[in-house]
Amino acid sequence: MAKPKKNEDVSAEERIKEAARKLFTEKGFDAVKTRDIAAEAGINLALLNYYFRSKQKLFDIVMIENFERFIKQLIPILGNEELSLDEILTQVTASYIDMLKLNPGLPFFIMNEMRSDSNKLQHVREKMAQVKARFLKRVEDTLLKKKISQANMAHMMMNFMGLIIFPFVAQPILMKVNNINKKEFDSIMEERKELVPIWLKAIMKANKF
Amino acid sequence: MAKPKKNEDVSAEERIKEAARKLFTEKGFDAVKTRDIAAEAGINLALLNYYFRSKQKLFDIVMIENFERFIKQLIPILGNEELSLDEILTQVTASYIDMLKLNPGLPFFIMNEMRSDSNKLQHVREKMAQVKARFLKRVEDTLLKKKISQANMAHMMMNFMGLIIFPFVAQPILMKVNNINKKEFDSIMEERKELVPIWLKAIMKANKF
DNA sequence: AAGTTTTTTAATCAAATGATTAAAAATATT
DNA sequence: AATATTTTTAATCATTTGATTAAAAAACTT
Repeated sequence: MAKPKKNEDVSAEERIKEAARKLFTEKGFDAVKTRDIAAEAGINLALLNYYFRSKQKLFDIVMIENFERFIKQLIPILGNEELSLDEILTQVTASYIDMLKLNPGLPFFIMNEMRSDSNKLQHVREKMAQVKARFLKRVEDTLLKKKISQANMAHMMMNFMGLIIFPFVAQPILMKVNNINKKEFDSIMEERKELVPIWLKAIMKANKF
Repeated sequence: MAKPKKNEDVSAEERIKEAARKLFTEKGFDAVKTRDIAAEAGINLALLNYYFRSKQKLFDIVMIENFERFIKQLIPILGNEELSLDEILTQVTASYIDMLKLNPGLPFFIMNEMRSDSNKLQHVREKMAQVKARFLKRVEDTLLKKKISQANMAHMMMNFMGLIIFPFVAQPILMKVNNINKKEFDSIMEERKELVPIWLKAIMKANKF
């Protein structure tokens, strides 16, 4: 009965994971049905449970990978002691925007699952906490050395994320309101690679801190 | 069998709507079960369908009300021809932050439902178009006079929303990352009422447009 | 108070959904 | 080629879930 297994370019297991990543990222845990994932991956439903035991376990795996993608790339830049604040801003901004153009749904997905602080994330919490801890230490060390006070760290982080990540989170709304298509949106994001660092520096100069 | 109806301070219908608003805003359409809403409202499941016909219809009602809350307050400010750009920035920022402190889940909810591009949002689209028209007429006039091109409108809208709305969208993450509680978060948002308009002006001055 | 209408409930239905099972098909091993 | 192992499938189960129904309870009308 079974379909042939050879002459596939990607294994069934990998196809399931990618289908799950796509759908979970698009629609969130509850909105995605295991049958949707099976259909998207072009495999039988039972196969999903054969490889991953349960929907929850599959989600956990995708979630951890997504989260790692989200912050991993920042570590080498933030950890580089030799970069000036200017250079850090420029590099991190460009790197982030590049990644988000490839994974526009990622921040939303992460925030979504973070917000509904349910037990869905209980399993992945610890692993994420580890990655996060490392990440934060780097960020704070780096920025504190650059004479940005702890009290203003929160503001600067909000500004940084707001200017870079928010457009992707609100992409559907922004495209409609500004009457632009995906290509034009991406082009605007490309412009922001140069603009956001300039603006962030302007912000830092503009007020008390 | 029925429970007494009198000496309730709020009608069952209203309690259902408020329970639905709370849960939908927190968790999104698919994650919320009609039985959750019934339990939260303290009523029998059948009563939900008696009053609202279906989960979808109940959602639509809550959704429209939420969205109206989200944009309603902008109209009087944007419509006031006597305000300068500075004053508009200051007032809209303060007004928005006040509203978001009361409804921190609102922008996320709207973006979430906007993203899953279902037909749920037909009404919302129209409302959005109205605000856009008004917003553009008022702000574009002002900004065009200040030689801000149409092309840069998109950037400025992203900046404005990013600096004000994003912190609320990412609130759970930001609270964890910066190790602050709700009260401290709100206090930071209070600071931003004054800071964001300053920063937005700094941004406008900082680059080519 | 009797009768009428509105509100609320318990019980139930039908479809959707996550998961399991036993067996078929493909692949690997000898 | 015969046998064992891995991969895949169809069929099925048990819960969950949105919705309906018939009737009880409360409120209203006369």
